[in-house]
Amino acid sequence: VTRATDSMPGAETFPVHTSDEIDDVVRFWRRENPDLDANTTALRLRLLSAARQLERVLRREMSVLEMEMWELDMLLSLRRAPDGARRAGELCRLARVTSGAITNRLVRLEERGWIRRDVDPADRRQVIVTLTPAGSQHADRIISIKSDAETSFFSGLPRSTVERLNTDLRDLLISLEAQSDPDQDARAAP
Amino acid sequence: VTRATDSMPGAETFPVHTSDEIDDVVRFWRRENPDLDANTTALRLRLLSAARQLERVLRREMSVLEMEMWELDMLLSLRRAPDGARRAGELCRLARVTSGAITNRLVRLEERGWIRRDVDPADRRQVIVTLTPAGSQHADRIISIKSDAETSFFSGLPRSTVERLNTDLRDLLISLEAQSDPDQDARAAP
DNA sequence: GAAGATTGAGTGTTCAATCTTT
DNA sequence: AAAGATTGAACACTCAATCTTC
Repeated sequence: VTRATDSMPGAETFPVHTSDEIDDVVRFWRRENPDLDANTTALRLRLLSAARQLERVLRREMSVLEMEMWELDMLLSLRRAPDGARRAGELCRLARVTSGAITNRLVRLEERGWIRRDVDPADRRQVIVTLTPAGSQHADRIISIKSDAETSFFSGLPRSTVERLNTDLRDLLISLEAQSDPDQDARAAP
Repeated sequence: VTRATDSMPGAETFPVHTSDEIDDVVRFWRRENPDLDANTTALRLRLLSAARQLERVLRREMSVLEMEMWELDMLLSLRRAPDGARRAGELCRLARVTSGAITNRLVRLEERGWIRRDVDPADRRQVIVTLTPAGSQHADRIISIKSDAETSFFSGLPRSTVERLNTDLRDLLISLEAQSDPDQDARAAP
């Protein structure tokens, strides 16, 4: 088997893994610890594996375009905002990273001159992030670059599968929001 | 509510994000740059968001059990092997990380006394990783711990969705294997 | 020269502690 | 006391270079 769809150079009939290694894991777990829901273990492994590989591929392809993925996402988040401004906390939730990560990103974007940080006069604990004119231009430039990176990553999948994955993962993310509403960061024991 | 199994209408009412923020991103992209396949952009965002959150939740829950996820996965990979041994390269492909990451993990596991690294006498470039008796015990102990972490992460999803995600992601991983066969690491220009 | 593993530098995240404002 | 943002340390990964072996 081994999906010999196209002519691969190293056509040495790969003896190992074929990703259904993970199915083996499931079978093993199910035998050793029947209490456990092995399906969710498999899903964890697949989700993390796919994400790691995606991140690696993306980083490679973006680096030749002289941009980084997080930068693209941040600028676009701001560019999409009605008035080109968002609060820092919003950006945390959007990108699903901790506030520390966002601060880090904001520092770098500010150094590059693409955003400005101002204290919210209404609630001085919050920070309002605004796209500078230069940042706005840069965002537009970035948008116009057609990066095939992610498209080619998923190109092995039929369109219907891509759509189904989208729907299912959206459901997952929505369900997570309901679950882990309370925290996100900050967990101090006084 | 929100159960938008299909097309997802404008259904405002949600004050913030609700993860269908990502659908907004799609609409925005599609308007700004129609050349781009916005569906794959959405899928990238969702895949990475879900993975990041999963990783964070898992780390938290595992830390109270005094173990790390990568450790569990590595020990189980070895435990599952017919003779309790695997080559380092195999472990790279299994975990979908670069060889540098595997070396790093192996160093730490060796320090803890749970594995041994030996040169393969048949091909002295390769390293054979073996579970020590202590490591084997530790793996068994770990297996017996019932960690609900991942199960609860996906608990908001109906069983059928979990299964569908599993098959779709498996297809993705298989397709990726076919694609990126040549490299994985090592990319030198002489 | 190519393949497998290792090293060290660089990157980007989480986490816990801290500061300010409410 | 709680919420939002920042800081710095710890962590774990990728990447490019290197070494050894084939």
